[in-house]
Amino acid sequence: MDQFEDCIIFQLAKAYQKAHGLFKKRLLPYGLTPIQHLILEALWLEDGISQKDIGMRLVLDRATLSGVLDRMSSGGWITKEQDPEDKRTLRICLTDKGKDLTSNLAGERNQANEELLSGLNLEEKILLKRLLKDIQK
Amino acid sequence: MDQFEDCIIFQLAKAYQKAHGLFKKRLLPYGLTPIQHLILEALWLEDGISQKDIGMRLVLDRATLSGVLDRMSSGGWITKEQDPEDKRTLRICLTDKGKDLTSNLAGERNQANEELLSGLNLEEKILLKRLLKDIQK
DNA sequence: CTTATTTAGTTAGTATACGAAATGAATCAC
DNA sequence: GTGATTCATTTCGTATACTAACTAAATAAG
Repeated sequence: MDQFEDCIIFQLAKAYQKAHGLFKKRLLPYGLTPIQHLILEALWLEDGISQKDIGMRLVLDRATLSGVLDRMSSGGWITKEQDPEDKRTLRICLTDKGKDLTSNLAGERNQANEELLSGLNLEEKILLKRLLKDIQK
Repeated sequence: MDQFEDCIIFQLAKAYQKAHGLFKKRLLPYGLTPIQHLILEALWLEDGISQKDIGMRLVLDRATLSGVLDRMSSGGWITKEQDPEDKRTLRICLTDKGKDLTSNLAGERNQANEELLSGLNLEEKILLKRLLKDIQK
């Protein structure tokens, strides 16, 4: 029946498609995309890190990140400040708007994960996480 | 250390990112993208199916598919033919160029999958496939 | 010191992805 | 049979994603 049943690449793509959609829908009321949320979370943990650091932590291409941060800056979530020590580097800082949502948004990602994994038991969740990480090596 | 260690959505995104990259690199010599390859494969199995059918089989948005098929048509892989029975429907047909690569490309997807899963044993591969499909339900 | 290289970030180009609105064709309701 | 609805596809707008080429700043080599 399904020609791509055994294609992990395809199944991975479609599982991601669903996960991304769930997360996206949940963030819609906040005016944030999934990636923008992840960037905010990284900044909540460590404000003022460089664009390159964000890219390394979230495994994002610098060209991709450049555009995303532009939109986040326009949206008033962050500011870009030149590092006085190294003028090539931009330090990304949260605005008040970016800081304020911490409490509201902190659980949204977890809830999206739980929604995605609602059909799996604890053992399966742990297993899936391990297998996904193994693949990335 | 890693803030998103336990976020399956993130791990899924990054596993997909890697899988897509591997597949993409492997297809580069043919001038095809991963999605274009999947569409060709669907047509090898059943030539002349409608755009809507392709969308359902590959779980692709109609707006996305419209653009992809345009590029594949420009690239000479397929033609779009109006269904005489229902003028709303486009039947997507392989060109000779699209048919010719069947033997060459048939194994590329499997090899990309094997490359992606090289660190997993057979049991783990089967498990991962099942978990990814469970998530999509 | 000056040239060469590396590094951080931007820009341009292309390819998914998807929501929403639009178009044209088919079909349903009555 | 005509008006309303549904259906297949396109178009527009926006947001990742990545390659390659570019700029400007820092650093290494001589």
